[in-house]
Amino acid sequence: MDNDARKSAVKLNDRAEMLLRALVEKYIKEGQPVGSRTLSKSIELSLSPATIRNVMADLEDLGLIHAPHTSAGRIPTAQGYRLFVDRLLRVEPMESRFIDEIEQELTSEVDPDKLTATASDLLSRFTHLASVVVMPAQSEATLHQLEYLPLSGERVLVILVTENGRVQNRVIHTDKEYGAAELVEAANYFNERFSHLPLSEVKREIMREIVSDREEMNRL
DNA sequence: GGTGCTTGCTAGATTGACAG
DNA sequence: CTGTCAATCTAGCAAGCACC
Repeated sequence: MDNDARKSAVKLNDRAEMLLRALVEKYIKEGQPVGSRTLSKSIELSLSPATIRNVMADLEDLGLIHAPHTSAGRIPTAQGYRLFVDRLLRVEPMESRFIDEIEQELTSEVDPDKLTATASDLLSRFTHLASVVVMPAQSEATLHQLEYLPLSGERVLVILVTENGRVQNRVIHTDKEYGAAELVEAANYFNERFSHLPLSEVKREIMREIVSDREEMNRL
């Protein structure tokens, strides 16, 4: 069982679950630590603040909430949010017309940048909230091709293309001026060695080669 | 005189501890 | 489980001070 699953399997009685749900919902709504007195006024069960504090202490022991400072209320931890989403959140099924619309708009877009913008727009439209959509981290992407283009002076434009279609440009400063032929040769070597490898692995391989070359030079 | 910063005071909210 | 109490913290406000 992984860590999240273990945390999500925490045993809570009905009252503790109800208090945790009320606290998370209150915190999401107001963005401020929630105290026992506030909770006692807002939830349907007539519990005194002292009783709520005892339950909150238990929830804190379980790592589901914590107090940012001594006299503040409590706020949910990442584990508290996880449990809230897995077990306490009531989600209405999405209407089929919305599902159709999402499928239609997302499957018709192939440009990664436009796809991101479309996904963000759809999410914002359906939830009536601000939304942020991000692409997977580049270290998880796979290298398709690398190109070097000589610029004026000792500068080179590096164009990196990943297999998911993302293109990144960087200008690097070199210690001397390189000709176009040298750069093509370098790019060919790089693509031959590292094409179709994850960027994180490319980085690891390069670092390993640098260390290996340094040791070889020292030995010589 | 106007503005911005610091300091001190007060009210309100929260906590843990304890007695019933 | 509840009510109470002392301690603690934050926010808001006013006063004092320095600077322009």
